[in-house]
Amino acid sequence: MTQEKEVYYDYLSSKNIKHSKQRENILDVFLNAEEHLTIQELFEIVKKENKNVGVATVYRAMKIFCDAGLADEINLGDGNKRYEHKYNHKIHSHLICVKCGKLIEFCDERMEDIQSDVCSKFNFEPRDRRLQIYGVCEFCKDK
Amino acid sequence: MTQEKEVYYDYLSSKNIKHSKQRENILDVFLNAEEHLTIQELFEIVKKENKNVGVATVYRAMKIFCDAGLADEINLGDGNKRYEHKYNHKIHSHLICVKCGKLIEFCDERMEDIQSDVCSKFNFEPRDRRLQIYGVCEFCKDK
DNA sequence: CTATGTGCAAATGATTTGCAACGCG
DNA sequence: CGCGTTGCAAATCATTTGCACATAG
Repeated sequence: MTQEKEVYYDYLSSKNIKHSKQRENILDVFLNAEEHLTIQELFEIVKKENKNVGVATVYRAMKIFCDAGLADEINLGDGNKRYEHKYNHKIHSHLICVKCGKLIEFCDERMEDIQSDVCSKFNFEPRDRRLQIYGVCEFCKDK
Repeated sequence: MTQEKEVYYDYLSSKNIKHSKQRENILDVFLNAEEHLTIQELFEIVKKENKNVGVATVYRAMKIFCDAGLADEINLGDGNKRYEHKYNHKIHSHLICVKCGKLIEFCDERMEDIQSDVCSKFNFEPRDRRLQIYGVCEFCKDK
């Protein structure tokens, strides 16, 4: 069993939440997705395997996965919430192309220094962080 | 006349957009606001001075101000879009308290280095940047 | 058996749009 | 006068919620 599933089952028992086929389907689709999908996109994929699933269930499930620490909401500025994997992933940052919407992830260890400096300055206890750089990617630049 | 207004009038003429009393009211409220207001908040304030204004006009106006480079949308994660001043402001970052919603702005020059390094690595042309650090502020920590 | 989960449809809330009237230039 | 702008209400879109039924433990 994957570590993510372990985290999920632990979370379920710690919160007295029952298992369900639908939520399990949704989790599998989410965990196997390479990209950052919207609720609608997750819903379309899940529906292919299990025709009787409502969007509401996808909303409810993603909320649980976020609480469990497996997923994280991100907002790329196109007006749609998307979800990314959180468990066991380093905090990373995003380059977002404003022309084609392409997303590049990166990680720079200097961010940690900046965060700890500014947080101690303001006596702030950090929990999470997001960095997005908007611009034009190499392919769109040439056009 | 403030620099912001100059930018605004220049933008209007460059795009063949007419002046209007309502939009001018909205711009004044936006420019005088210390905090990052939502559309609804801007709307409430404008309505006090000019009873006959519709929300739609506020939406349309803020879109123009963003295009003109005077305003910027920000999303603090509470589900509400807010607007901040953009013209002549250094790119800054936000500490956001997840308990009380308080917003602290800061600016760290090391961000520029990180941005230029990662952008040259991916051949990416940066235009704008956002950094949000979520956590608990000094006042909420003690509770 | 009992509490929780589900699908559906209706409710909500934010934002957009169509339209006839209005007003800037 | 002519075209962009406005307020209003209706339309749209994402998300949430109430409820009767299904199901896990």
